[in-house]
Amino acid sequence: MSSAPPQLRTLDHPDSAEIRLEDVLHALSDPARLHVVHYLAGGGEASCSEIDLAVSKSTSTHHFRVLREAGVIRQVYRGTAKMSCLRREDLDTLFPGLLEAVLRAYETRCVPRA
Amino acid sequence: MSSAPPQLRTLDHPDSAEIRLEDVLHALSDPARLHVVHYLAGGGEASCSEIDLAVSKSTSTHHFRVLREAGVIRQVYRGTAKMSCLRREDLDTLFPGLLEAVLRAYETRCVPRA
DNA sequence: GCCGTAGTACGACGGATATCGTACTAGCGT
DNA sequence: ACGCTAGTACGATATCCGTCGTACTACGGC
Repeated sequence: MSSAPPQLRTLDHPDSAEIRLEDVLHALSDPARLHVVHYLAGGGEASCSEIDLAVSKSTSTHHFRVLREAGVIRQVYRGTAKMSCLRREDLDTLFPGLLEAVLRAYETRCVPRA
Repeated sequence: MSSAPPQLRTLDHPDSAEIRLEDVLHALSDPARLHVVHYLAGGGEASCSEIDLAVSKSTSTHHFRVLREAGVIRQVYRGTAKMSCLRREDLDTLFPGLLEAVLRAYETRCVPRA
């Protein structure tokens, strides 16, 4: 039997009003995390393992947590996977143009022409 | 006597092409440095001591160096003072809209209504 | 020449960060 | 029930970062 709990494993997300500019900038100041954000900007949602970071699983978990705790991404469990997506609306409301500028800069200067 | 050297004390600035997005984002991810950048965005030029960071002189020097080495500001010696200014054109060329978005976000959310 | 002011250099120190490996838990499929 | 896959937790470690104080250098004025 089971009481069908809707959210077994819950994840801490900062409220929109708690998101701080410095934290977001810090979260974005790492190549691996920029890569994740850029990836998520393309599709809507992705599992952690689908994004290749060339680091160990624990390190990957760490980077996703930094992004989540800074308020950059939102994560939910779906089956055995943990899906991540950008908090685009929240970020655009709080810091208009910031995400777009970072993404554009990243594409222009960090992706060496695919 | 003196051979009148044009630049006694020289300061290392990254070339425009060497400025990296991660470094800029990291440089901007500290409240004290954001404060400096915001201050410099107002006037054109300022000496280090004119911007009150509420930290010791050495710490202040450190923050200015981080900003300079990331390519965010340019510094020159003028007499006993060291003047700093934003590398606005370089940044706008490399990362269009980024500085503006950060400054706007800072004013909106980090300056508690002066 | 001497002093004051502006900033640097250096070393220390505590706290955060990036990284890893290993051992663990949660769901899914068979 | 069993095992596979996805991700977590935890501890270790090395490095970086923000901060400070003290001792130093550079320039300008008296």
